[in-house]
Amino acid sequence: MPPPRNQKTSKKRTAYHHGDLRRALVEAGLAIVDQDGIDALSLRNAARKIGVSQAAPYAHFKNKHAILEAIGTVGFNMLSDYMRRFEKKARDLPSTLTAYGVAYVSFAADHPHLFKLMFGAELSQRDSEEFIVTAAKAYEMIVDISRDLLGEDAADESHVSLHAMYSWSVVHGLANLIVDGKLNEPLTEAGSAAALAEQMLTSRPPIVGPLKG
Amino acid sequence: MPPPRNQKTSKKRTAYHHGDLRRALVEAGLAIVDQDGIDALSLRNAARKIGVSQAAPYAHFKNKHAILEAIGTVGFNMLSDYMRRFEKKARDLPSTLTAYGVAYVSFAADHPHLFKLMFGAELSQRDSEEFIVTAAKAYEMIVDISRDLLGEDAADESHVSLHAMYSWSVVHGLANLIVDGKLNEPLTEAGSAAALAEQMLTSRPPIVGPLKG
DNA sequence: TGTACATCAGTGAACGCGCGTTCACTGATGTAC
DNA sequence: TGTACATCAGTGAACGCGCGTTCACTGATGTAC
Repeated sequence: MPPPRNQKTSKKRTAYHHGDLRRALVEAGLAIVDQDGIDALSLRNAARKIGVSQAAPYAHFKNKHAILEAIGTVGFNMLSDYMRRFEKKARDLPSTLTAYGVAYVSFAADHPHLFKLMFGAELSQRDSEEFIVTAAKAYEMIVDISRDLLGEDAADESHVSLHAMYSWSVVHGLANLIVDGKLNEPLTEAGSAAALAEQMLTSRPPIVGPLKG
Repeated sequence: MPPPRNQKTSKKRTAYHHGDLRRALVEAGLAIVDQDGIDALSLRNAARKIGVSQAAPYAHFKNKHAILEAIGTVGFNMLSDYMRRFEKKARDLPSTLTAYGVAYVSFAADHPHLFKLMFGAELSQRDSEEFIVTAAKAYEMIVDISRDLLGEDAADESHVSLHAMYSWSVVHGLANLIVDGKLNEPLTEAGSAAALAEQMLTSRPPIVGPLKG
């Protein structure tokens, strides 16, 4: 991303040439999504929010999907930040995985609509490379810690994958249930999403057994 | 639900008085959601699908939200059916929990859009009692099995809740990841959502540890 | 059994809405000379 | 340093769209007598 063009000459936008319209649109769009949800976002009201004409966004985004990608990318960077921040509360490998999970759930609780955009069906593996790479980073943190945690078992890469997928599923499930308002009571009891997440993650995992046939 | 009015006299609808329009609308709506997603559903195209005027649905549904509730209720009944069906593959308590999980994930994979409607933010605890009760039934199956599984520990109800929430989170997370297309490769490798779910559920759970203060 | 009538489930037109996107345009900017 | 000019980032009007919902209406149905 090159530095904004006319920012050196003027902070305020002139009648024409905002100077950093793309970034401003992404910020406005993210704010709209964060506050009112994905459906509330239109290129028109993002433009309106900045005080620019409804057609202006098309100088920077091919279509509506393009701004969703950009917003999602910012979201994944925020998620990675959460994980790195919570990592500091950990003292060893097992608590680091817990920290990542708590971070993940906290992020979702703090930014429910953004979270849904990031993981929803609007954005996918067929999107821009920047988006895919950014999204992959957070997951790789979980994979890496899984590898370290498994010790000798990590020799079998499929063990690593399964462990990472399991870890991801737990926190992703909890995050979604919270975000969709299915756990309001437990949330109140626990006091915060972070507290509930830590409580659950460090509790006894499901007692399961293999099926027959 | 009373039996349809004129179904005894005529199977085909006459110009007026469909006879069972409410049910027909819910079926049509469910089909639209299932095939093309929630956003594809409008009262207008559900009516169109049946060959009835665009205003006709308003004789049976107060507004669009009401038909979403009705569709969601059907969805939860389908989910409970899946769980009861898969239960037959189990031989003991631990494998019953696995069976429920596999059923849950299979249902989501078979009906991704419907699944998202059921658990999305469109429907909530503030909806009709029929919806809430139906939705609760599936979750209660998980709670009950958790209670049985925990044996003596089940004396502490909070252990039961945590175990059930954990179980639900795992399968809900996996289901969402599949539904949103984030696990296409693992899915292909495993062969089916059911296989992947069983594999993951019976693998080693995340190795976590408590955080420091 | 026949009929008058209330009720109910439909019709079709209309409303206002906000959206994504395109178009011809214009004003500002930066650069080559 | 001054100027001509290409380029670029905006403008504002317009398009067509499908939607939720309301309205006055009408045709079918079931029932009281």
